[in-house]
Amino acid sequence: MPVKLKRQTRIKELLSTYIVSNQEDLLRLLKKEGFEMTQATLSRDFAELGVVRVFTDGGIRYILNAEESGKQIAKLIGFEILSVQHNESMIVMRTLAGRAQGVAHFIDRLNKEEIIGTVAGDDTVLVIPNKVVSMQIIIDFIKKLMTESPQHRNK
Amino acid sequence: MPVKLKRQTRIKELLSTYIVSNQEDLLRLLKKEGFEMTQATLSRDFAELGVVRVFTDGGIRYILNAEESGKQIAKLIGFEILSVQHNESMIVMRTLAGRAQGVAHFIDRLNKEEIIGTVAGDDTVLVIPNKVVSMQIIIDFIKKLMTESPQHRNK
DNA sequence: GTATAATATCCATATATTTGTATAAATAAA
DNA sequence: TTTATTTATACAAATATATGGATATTATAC
Repeated sequence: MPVKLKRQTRIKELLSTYIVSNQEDLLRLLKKEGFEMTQATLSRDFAELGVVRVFTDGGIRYILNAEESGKQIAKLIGFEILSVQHNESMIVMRTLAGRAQGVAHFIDRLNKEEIIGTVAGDDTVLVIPNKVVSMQIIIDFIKKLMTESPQHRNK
Repeated sequence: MPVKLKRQTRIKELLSTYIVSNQEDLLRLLKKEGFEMTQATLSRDFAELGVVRVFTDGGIRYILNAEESGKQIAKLIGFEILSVQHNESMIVMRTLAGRAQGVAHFIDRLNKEEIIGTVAGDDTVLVIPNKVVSMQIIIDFIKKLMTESPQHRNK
């Protein structure tokens, strides 16, 4: 159990439970819980987790940004995709057993205009492009999902 | 793009496309594609990916084992869970925005006897235990998902 | 069983990641 | 603005991971 993962898991929990408006406060909390770390590390954790500063009526608040952390999920989802093939009219992805629904749901949520729908079985997902020329765009995107590296600072 | 990830991605693809009955054959294929590696590395990759040897009517074949790689997915799913809370009768998980359905689906597929059902919104999943005493078992399990480390050799 | 082939692992090394310190850069307050 | 506060980053050290060579272990064939 890498300490980094435990720490980041706890950070996500704390952010979803408490109102955090600066790194020092959260740092104090984490230290009190036994995490040995500095502000520099917390800053890096925020970047990796996709934590953003938002201005609410109650002042500044740090929250997990869906779009940012979505990038991370994308990489995780890619792990579940085994192959992509296609014919003249549609794309077929093979996934780990039982994961087609989960992968398809993720794809659906992207609301990509090139994709008009998906159908998922147990380990197979059909992806229907809006037009033939969109096919390559979609395939490139999926291949990227498959090979993108996890936990990677976006500078 | 860590070479390891690219390589393992390609291994998954190849295994789902071709019949592979020994490591040397696959090794040759991978080397031909430009991966610089040895059998030792391939052996370790198989272990990490959850690749297993099965006896088919056509002889031995290496395939991705759903149960084994399921352990990996579990760790990936854990990333999407932000917190777990409960009252007297049910458990509530918060997830990253838009990921509740995906997480719930994963939980459903586990067919745990302690869980009689889940209901998911956008970022919230209700988990209904079969009895009150199951609650702690379920919570412990979910917490484990949340902190379990990714990519970790199971010796 | 024994021989052969295939795979896993020990050890050493190369490579990459994580982190703290110090400080620069950015943001908010005055 | 100018100052104070907060956050991000360059650099270096520590830590962890990945990998090849050699070989032990395991599985298959005989």
